[in-house]
Amino acid sequence: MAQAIHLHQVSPLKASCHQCSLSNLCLPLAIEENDLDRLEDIVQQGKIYNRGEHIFDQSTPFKSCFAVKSGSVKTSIITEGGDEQVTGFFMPGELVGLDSMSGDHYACTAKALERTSICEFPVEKLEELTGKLPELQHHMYRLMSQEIQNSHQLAMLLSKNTAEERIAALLLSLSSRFSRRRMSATNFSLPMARNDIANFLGLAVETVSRVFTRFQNQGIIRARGREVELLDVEALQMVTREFAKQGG
Amino acid sequence: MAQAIHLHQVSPLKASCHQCSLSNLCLPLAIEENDLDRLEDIVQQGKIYNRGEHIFDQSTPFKSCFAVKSGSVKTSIITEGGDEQVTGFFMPGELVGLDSMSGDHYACTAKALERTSICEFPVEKLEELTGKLPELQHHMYRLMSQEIQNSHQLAMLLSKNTAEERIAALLLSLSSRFSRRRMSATNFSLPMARNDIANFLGLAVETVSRVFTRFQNQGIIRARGREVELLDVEALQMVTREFAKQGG
DNA sequence: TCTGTCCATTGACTGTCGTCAAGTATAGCA
DNA sequence: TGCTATACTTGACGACAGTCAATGGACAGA
Repeated sequence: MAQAIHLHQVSPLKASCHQCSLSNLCLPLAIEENDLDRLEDIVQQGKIYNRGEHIFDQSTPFKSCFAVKSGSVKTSIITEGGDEQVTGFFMPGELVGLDSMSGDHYACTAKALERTSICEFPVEKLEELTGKLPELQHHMYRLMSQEIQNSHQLAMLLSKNTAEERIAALLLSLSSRFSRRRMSATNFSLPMARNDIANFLGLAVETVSRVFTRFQNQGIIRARGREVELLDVEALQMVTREFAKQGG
Repeated sequence: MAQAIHLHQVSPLKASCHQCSLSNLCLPLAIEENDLDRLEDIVQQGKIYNRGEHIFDQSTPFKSCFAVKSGSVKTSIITEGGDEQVTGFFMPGELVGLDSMSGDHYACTAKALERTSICEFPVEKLEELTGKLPELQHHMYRLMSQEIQNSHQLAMLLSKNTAEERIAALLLSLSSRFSRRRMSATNFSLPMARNDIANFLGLAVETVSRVFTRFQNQGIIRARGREVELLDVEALQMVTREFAKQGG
């Protein structure tokens, strides 16, 4: 479902954040026209990555943060033992790499899940700019803080919720992120494999599969491969809160 | 084990970050003498909270971030269902509230686990200051990024590791945080109850208890109540990597 | 010293989910 | 079109940790 992208050349492309349909999601939020120009000066816009290509690699020198323009990205950490832990999925309008700003090297690996267009923000210049633009600085703080919250949410999901609850929560999260982009909230195609879902949610692939079919049998969703249709969103929301209702 | 604190009055107390033994852990890191003064201007220093007192409450208006000076703090989220999810423990030199910078309200509740001294940083002033001091801004980014990484680490622990591995990891984390403050790395007293540990690690209290005694029987630790002695740090490290060794 | 409360420990049993194993779709490619 | 590799699904079984329940200690107040 990766939308075809305008150009295959990078350098002269200054398509600008002004025109970008995501400018309200991504960095530029709450920035003056003038300031937007200055942001554009430092951004490398719309580089294309094919499915499976790495945007950056864990333990390589940290240089930039990246905004997803179209397509989708998976971030993961490789442990000493060699296994992967998926730490997040990033959709258009979302910023990748904020977890790497505390060191000299990237804290994770980012990989395109499909044909993906990416804008690059060199941190050195970005920090310089946020020092001059309080609005932008504030926005950066918000984004990073949001990332912390998301991660706490995830930790909570992992520590307290059943397989069904985790998967329901992920489906709803994806749904709302699709609808923010004015795409269907009930009819979409998962950018990631079952394996990635399982890894992200701390489950075995088999469990993910089983839950999908269980949901399907209950008439809550319809899933064929990566194509998903949410038939009963309320039921899904019920699932995520099931345990809460009992406890309260 | 909260160290007794200097004064019980707050306002005229300008003991200063210069004198603070934690200045290398907390915000001031990498700041010029001059700039430190400016930071001090905005900080409310060393307010005391007793055991169980709230530093801030979830859903109340967000105003400040807080640095722990002595003692310790627990942050937690209360879900709609009414149950608690512990999101972190904060020791001296660590900054609390970074996850709340993305909204108008605190994203969690922070509670003193013992008699605790806290420095308050009003965000409005803090943001103003970081706009002027690139070093400080950079440091803020680092802290927030580190918080994201920590949270990812936690998510990983919760999703992939056994009860023993989780608890070993927590003990080692506490150990290293104690030793950073030049306290014993092998002999300390847990600031939090078993319940909090269980909640934080996504386990039942009973499981935590069982693992503690198992470790004790194996001669890895010695624990009586909250007093803990790490007898065999290497063994603990082995435990945390056990699964990695098998996988790789 | 006694009593009540809170916290920690221990035991028995159950359930969810992981593992192992096999089988079936789907995608990429010659 | 067929081939192969990868992704996904389904089933059987076992283990780890949760739940329920009871006991044991620590501490505060009378």
